[in-house]
Amino acid sequence: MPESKSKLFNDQGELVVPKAVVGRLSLYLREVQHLIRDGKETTNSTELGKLLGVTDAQVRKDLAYFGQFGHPGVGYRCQELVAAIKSIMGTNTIWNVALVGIGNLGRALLRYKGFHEQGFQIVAAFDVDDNVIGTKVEGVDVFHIRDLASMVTAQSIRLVAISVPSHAAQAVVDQVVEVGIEGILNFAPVTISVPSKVRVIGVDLAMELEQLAFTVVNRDSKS
Amino acid sequence: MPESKSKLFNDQGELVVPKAVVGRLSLYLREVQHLIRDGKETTNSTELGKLLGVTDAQVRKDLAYFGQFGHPGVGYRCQELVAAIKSIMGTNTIWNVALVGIGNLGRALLRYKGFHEQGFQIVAAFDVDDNVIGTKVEGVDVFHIRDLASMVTAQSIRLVAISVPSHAAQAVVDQVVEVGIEGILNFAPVTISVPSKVRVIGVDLAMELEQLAFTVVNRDSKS
DNA sequence: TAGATTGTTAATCGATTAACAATC
DNA sequence: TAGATTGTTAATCGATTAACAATC
Repeated sequence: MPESKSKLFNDQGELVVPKAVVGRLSLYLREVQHLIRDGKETTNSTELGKLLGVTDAQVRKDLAYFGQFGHPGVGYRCQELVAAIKSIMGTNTIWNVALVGIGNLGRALLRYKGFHEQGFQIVAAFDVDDNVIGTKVEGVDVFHIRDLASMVTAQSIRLVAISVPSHAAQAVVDQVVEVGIEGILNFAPVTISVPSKVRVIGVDLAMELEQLAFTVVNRDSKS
Repeated sequence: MPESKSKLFNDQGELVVPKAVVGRLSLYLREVQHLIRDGKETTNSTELGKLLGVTDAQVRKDLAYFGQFGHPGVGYRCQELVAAIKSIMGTNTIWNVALVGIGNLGRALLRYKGFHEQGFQIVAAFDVDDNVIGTKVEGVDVFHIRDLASMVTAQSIRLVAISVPSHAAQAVVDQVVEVGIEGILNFAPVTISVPSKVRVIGVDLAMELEQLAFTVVNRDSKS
């Protein structure tokens, strides 16, 4: 867990980490994991900055938000840094995740190996289609969504990925919120409403292509 | 196309649009399209701001970067606004897209309806596996990647989505760059290198879950 | 030690917000 | 007209960078 560095907290005792820093933290983690795979023992802010396309100062500042795990004159020890970032992000332990919506995308997510490598395990899948309920997809049982509550409790599920059609998204969201889910990864291309205690990250694939089209059309705009 | 508003260009004649604005532009587009579906004729900065969770001032400022398409006392006419944003983003015409990598995710992308709705058409798919080459997936022909160049030319393909295994990503990227592709949507969880003229957007699904885990663990941090 | 590199401060830069005259 | 809402300016806020003393 993040150490109690005084600078991390504001007057109300709330953790204050700029959103942009959190985004880069995942990128640092990914790069350092690759460096380890390539046999590197240590790295430094200059190297990481080059890999990510940010300044060395920014790398140091970002990491220093969470404590001091660099070594002056040496840099950052890769294993140490990975452990520190995972601990900060909460991925030093495994998260059980539920998936709602066994369509094209849902199946692809069930088969996707990348989640497990980063500490996420899809342990139950839900749908409303009788043709898939009761089957297993990639070793994961598919339940009727009415069984959500019991599975969430039984498996200590805190996160849900939602890959249902847009028109069904809000209703599903309401149900997962009802059973106490804390975070939602929403693949439906709609804005969803949740109580403020619940966290949402939206991934809209068409929107990503749109962003790409914009940067291509306006070639010279700031990346 | 964006009008030649003087404020959009810097001393070197380059378009200057803050990255954050571009991201919100897609969100505005999505919301206004939903408002139209709900039968609304006009909207305004306050309404859009509430839908997106930003201030009304920000909505007006963002849109004003690209010209004046609001109507004082009235707001924004939905149809007009959609047309304007599409024109700015370059999605007022259809983009032909190629897909490389027909695995789990690749197949899901081929079947995904959301792309077409926003003006993107996957017109050719590529792989190196003889078992899929020559077949059709969701009506799209699968070719050997060696046929990339000819298809790109024949179909005027400017964008590519890459859903190959991480270890193959950079080699594929080099090939698509070689044939003149202008933008890459990279689903492989690795940083790729491209010449500066080529645009890249990376989508790392595990990283999205990681971000979600962080916000759940650090509940009180700035959203 | 000399060289390398961190963590942190102060200066810079950029993005957001508040306020309001202009407009319909 | 009166009321509503824009586009834009100036003020505020936050994030990035440069520089450097502290450290190994």
